[in-house]
Amino acid sequence: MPELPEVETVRDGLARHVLDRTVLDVEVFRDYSVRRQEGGPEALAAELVGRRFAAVARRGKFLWLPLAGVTSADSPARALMAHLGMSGQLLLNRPGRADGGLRARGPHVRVRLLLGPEDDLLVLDFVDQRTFGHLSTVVLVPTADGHPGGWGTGDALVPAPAAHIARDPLDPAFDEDAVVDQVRRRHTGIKRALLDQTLVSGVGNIYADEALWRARVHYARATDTMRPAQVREVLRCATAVMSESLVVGGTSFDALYVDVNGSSGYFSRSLQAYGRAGEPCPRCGTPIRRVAFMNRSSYFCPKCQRLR
DNA sequence: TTCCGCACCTGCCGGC
DNA sequence: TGCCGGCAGGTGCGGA
Repeated sequence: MPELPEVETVRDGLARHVLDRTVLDVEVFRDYSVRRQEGGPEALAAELVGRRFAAVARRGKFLWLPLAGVTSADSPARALMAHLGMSGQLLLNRPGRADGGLRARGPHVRVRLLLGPEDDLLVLDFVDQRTFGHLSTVVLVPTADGHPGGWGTGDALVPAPAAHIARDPLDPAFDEDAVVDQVRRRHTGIKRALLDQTLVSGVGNIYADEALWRARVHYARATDTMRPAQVREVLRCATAVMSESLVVGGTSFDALYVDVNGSSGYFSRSLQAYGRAGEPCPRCGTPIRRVAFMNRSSYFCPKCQRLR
């Protein structure tokens, strides 16, 4: 499932291949995948064709590609924004390649962009089996703190639909003290707080469980009973687990998550708790438990992560 | 204002 | 063999 390391892997891959390329054509095969596009699929194509990608940026799990061009008060900066949702992929192919060229199209390709120049064509496919992801063009607005909007951009701009998303722990402008304070002021469980993208972004179900296992904190521990040092430790464990995952290209359980070249990450081999129900805790040997939580699953060690 | 539950969506898998 | 329900889970919205 695409969480921060997976999205950053995709962002990095896109930055290597699509910068300064011009959009020659846009095909939308599934309208639902552009449901947030004002004006629908036709508006998406109309806005993108002929435009050039000036950067590839990310905040949390939101990706955006600012469109090059002169901006003004009447014509603010805009970008192509993508969210991968549960199963989204952005795959690059050369036209004519047997496994994904212009003629061959997989069953889950929802949107296809043809990128120039004419003598070096590139196909960018938005593939999304479960269709929780989406693409749309958006207006860029100034960041609240005046710092760059996210990774991959020096501009203090962020997509309007992602302006409420907090910075992630790997962001140079991430304010750990402020987040610790905000978390402790909430009256909720620590895992809910970790998954709240308006508090800290980029953390999904997998890395939340892994961070809490490392920090030896129960997923339901009340945030307003935690000491600052405990919250700080959870955040640092989240940072560490995501940093380690980023090095190996993210977590992958199956073909649902791949980078822009279609390669899977290897971090799933390093998971200590997530998806290991019944297996011995690597620390104490107690069987890992799985419980239903927030319409999903939580994995934890009942001995190392006691609810006090 | 804050918190929580649920719908959205598709494909896989196990049980019957 | 085919049908059905459960499960996977990020985000946004409505209700409490």
